[in-house]
Amino acid sequence: MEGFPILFPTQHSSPPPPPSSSAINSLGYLMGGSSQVFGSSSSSLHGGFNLGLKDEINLLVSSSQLEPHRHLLSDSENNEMRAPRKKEKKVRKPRYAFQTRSQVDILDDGYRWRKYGQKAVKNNKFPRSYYRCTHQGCNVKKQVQRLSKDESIVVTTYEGMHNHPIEKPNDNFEDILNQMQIYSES
DNA sequence: CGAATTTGACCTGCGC
DNA sequence: GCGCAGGTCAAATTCG
Repeated sequence: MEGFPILFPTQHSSPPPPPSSSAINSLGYLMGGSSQVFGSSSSSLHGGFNLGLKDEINLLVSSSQLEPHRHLLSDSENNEMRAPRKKEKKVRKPRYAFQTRSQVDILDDGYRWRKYGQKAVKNNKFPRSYYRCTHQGCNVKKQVQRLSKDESIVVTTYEGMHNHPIEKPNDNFEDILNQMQIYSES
């Protein structure tokens, strides 16, 4: 695998996984309040995106999913070992990647994120940052990575869905657009 | 002083 | 089996 394994949602063989309609509701907020811009992606993804911004943003659905690992089951067992004690079934959550052109890495999507890691990525001179939603019980994660090929492009990958409202008031959308220029692919 | 970030260690999956 | 790459943890540090 090289670079970022994001694929376009053109899955012809396997049925598209039901994208939780709120997985990226944060972006829905970004899209100017049209809630179902990506939400209904289950269907709209296939035949082309129905973006509220006239397909100025590339929504990339990654079919390469990730493994659940051991999910921090350090509650009861005193074992500080991080060994996977249980054979949790492999529930792979789909990830949703967004490519945007932005000067800043951190796009304010209205949620509160806590950074929990940063790693250098192969074939990329920029590190990848890992964030987790700080809301209790909300297990949404996201990765932010800048392309070394075009350092003006930031790829944000969301994983999971928020189960709580946005913590910040719905500011003006244009303010955000000032920060990020939508990357329009040719 | 509490919350968020930094950063190196650690873990796991995968390819060779 | 080994090494690499990606992902996460957690102690230390910084920030508001």
